[in-house]
Amino acid sequence: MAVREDGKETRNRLLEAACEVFSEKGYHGATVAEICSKAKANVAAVNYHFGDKATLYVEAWKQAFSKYPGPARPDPSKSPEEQLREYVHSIVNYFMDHGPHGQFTRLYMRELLNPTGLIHDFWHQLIRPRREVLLEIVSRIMGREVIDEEVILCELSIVQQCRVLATVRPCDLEYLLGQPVTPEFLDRLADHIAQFSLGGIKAVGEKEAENGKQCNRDSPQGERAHTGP
Amino acid sequence: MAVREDGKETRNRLLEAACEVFSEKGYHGATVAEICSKAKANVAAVNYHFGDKATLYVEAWKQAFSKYPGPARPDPSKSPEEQLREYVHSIVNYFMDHGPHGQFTRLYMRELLNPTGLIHDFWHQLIRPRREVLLEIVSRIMGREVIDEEVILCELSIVQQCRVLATVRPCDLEYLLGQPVTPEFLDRLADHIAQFSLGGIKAVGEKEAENGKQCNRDSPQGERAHTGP
Amino acid sequence: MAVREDGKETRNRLLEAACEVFSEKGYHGATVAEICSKAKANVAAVNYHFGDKATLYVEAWKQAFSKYPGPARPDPSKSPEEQLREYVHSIVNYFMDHGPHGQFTRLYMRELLNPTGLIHDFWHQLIRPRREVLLEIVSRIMGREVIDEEVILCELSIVQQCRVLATVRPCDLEYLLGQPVTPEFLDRLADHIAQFSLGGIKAVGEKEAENGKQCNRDSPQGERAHTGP
Amino acid sequence: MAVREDGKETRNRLLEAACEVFSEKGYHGATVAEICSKAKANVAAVNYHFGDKATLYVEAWKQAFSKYPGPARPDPSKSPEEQLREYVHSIVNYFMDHGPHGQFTRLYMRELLNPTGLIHDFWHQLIRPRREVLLEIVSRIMGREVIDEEVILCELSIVQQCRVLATVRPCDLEYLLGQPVTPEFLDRLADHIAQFSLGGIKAVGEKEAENGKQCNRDSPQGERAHTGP
DNA sequence: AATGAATGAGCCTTCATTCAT
DNA sequence: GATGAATGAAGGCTCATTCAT
Repeated sequence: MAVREDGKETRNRLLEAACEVFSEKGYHGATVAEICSKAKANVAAVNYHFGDKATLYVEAWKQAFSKYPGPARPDPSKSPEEQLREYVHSIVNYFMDHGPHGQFTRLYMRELLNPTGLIHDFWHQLIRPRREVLLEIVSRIMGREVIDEEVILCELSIVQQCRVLATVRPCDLEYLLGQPVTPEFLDRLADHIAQFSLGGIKAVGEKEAENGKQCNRDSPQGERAHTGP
Repeated sequence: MAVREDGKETRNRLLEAACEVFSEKGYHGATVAEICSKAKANVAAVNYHFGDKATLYVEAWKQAFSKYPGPARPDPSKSPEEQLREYVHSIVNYFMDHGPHGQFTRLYMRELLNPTGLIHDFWHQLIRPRREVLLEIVSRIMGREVIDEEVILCELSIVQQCRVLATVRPCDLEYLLGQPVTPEFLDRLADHIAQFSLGGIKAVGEKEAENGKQCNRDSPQGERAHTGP
Repeated sequence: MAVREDGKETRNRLLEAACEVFSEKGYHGATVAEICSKAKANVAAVNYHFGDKATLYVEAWKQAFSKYPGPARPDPSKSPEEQLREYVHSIVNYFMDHGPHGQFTRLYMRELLNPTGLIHDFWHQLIRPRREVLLEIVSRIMGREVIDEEVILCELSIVQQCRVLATVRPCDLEYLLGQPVTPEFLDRLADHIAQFSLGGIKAVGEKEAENGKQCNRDSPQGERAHTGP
Repeated sequence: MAVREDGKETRNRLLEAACEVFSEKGYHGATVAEICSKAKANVAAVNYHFGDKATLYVEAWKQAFSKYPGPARPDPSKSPEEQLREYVHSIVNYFMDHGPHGQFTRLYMRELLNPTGLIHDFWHQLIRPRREVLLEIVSRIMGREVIDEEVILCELSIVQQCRVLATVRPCDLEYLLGQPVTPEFLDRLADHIAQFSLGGIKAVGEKEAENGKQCNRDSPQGERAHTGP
């Protein structure tokens, strides 16, 4: 579209390329040369526009985040259980997504798994709202406050399950599962996670009656836990 | 102390140092120089004893594995539910362990998250028995075969939850949780995972009545999984 | 003189230096550092301009070849015998030449004697036209086709004699000969090779009378030559 | 045979291995490690027994020479022409020989083509007697003194032709010739060289009448050699 | 007498960065 | 504003040699 390179053009191409390469190979695995090459720019372009590789990385993060639509907002007309199901499906899909969701998700996971320490400040700004949605859903299902440790742990359990796709390579996953990772399978996986998590949440919510009856969900154990060992 | 040692001495120090550094920084992040320095050996020592960095890596793996006691064996006198609880506790502890359990676990996670491709053969030998224990427990709780897709997915969900400690740095975790990661907390975390998972397993086992009433747990849909090609 | 040159400047200096060093010490004997130093460039310059040592070697070959005027074309107005004489003289001179002829010749001999395998493709393109001239001359003298085994062997015998200067170091040659290797001597040497070879060619051409009388040398095949194209 | 290693055993194995490896790969191409490994000795063995690689090289030379039967002695009952033919055949065969002839010949050629400068003294002791036989034959054919420049040059021409097998790799030779290098071919090659050389010698012998009549062979220009500056 | 262990110098290569235009 | 050229630090590896037993 832009016939005229107004100087921001190259910069943007660099950011775009950086997002791609960093999300694929991580900070250390990516090379400035590859990014520049993909952006059809000179090797010196990174230093010219961003000063150094580290700064480019941070800017790429911001760029990826700015294009990131954010996690799926739950449909208020549905039950929290259904909201959870939909949320998990969206998360699972993000890992395979080719659009802005996928890019940011992979960048985020890369940083999580191999922290560079460069994001730090930005990280903390992101992490809270990113979790808000799911925390909210879980808190509703459990009938607890979002700051409740058990709510937080449940959220962690759910997120962590979804991350399996960023933790295990598809080929390893296929070996583990004994079946190919198809879109259909991903659907079943998401269903599984949702259902498993729903069961988990409820079990945790009813903990007090731990070995007792399981349908007693309005139990008054709001008392926040952890009288544990 | 002797300048000319047993010969296996230096080799072992190298292996030990390699385990440490590789498990901390991963294959690419580690440098031969650092490993040698930590082992108080010359840079050429790696070449002398192992040929190259890649071989050292593989040997470090084997070394770490040889010292790895293996996953906790469940106590057969206890209920599967209790077995699960104990298993999760042991896994969670491994991630923080300073002994052989921890080292191997971290090395394993590094390779899982950033595969080098150097382990490949060894990997497949390990992965199966490593999962066996948990698969067995889950299969007993669910009353299904260990090759059942749902059993496998449940096992994955559980393992994945435990991996949170290898996925999220303690400092990030503390930020997420709003509390320090103490041994006591780890205990609570393990309890949570066990309970959450127990609930998850049961919910999945009752899946049939999926969107219906949730207490209908004796449904006979056990045959479903993947006996497919 | 400028610190920031045309860019092709350094590249050319590197090529030039590479030609020199490679032709003096061969591929393995030469070091990137020496070449760079001779080209007054940084060690990394080779990587920047050529990627690696092997590519530099190939490029140096091409460079040397591009400056190589090619073997002397025979003067069609002269008899093949005279053409041979002139051809041998030119070849002999090439080995001592300080210009492009000499450099390429030495590079060529180095590769012939200690093949790197890096030239392969290029080699086959070169070797044929390089031999064509001499094969043609010999074929005319013998009155045979250029693909005749005897023509080929004669050509080999001639070339091989000329190579003495690349096979034996001047100082060793002087020891062998009991005299210094002067330009005048080289002239006599070339004369000798030409004459010797002419005799050789004729003898081979008359082979049929092989074990017969040896003085029958005024056989009328003196005329035989040059019925060739 | 030697059940007891009297210390010379290892040394001899080293020498043997050194001869092999040096003759195959040359001084720089050979590594101490490979030689020791082939001799089933420790890496330090070379330094222990010989001090360093260079000394081992020299000793290997002497060893190879000591086992070298020397060039074929001509059969005095035959004509010099026939002697030449037989001599050339033997030389050609040496290059392909697996016995002591071949080993020494290849070692000799390696040093000739890529002089290390380590042999120097020894070289000069060898070179003279090595040439004597052929010089003698040529001198007889030409009816000149062995110190005659033309005799020397003819000898050089002959030897140089034989060296083609050490100069050009078999695979390259096959490409040049358009046929495989079989034992039968080597025989034809030797025949060719002998015949070619015989013709060459005669032509040079008659040089005087260069452009004149060709049978005048007893011309008195025998004194000509080394009048060079 | 002999050896396994260890060493250091040197090589090629990679890569982020800087420089001069 | 942007770039091609150039650089230096660092990494992995090879290899002859030395050391201590």
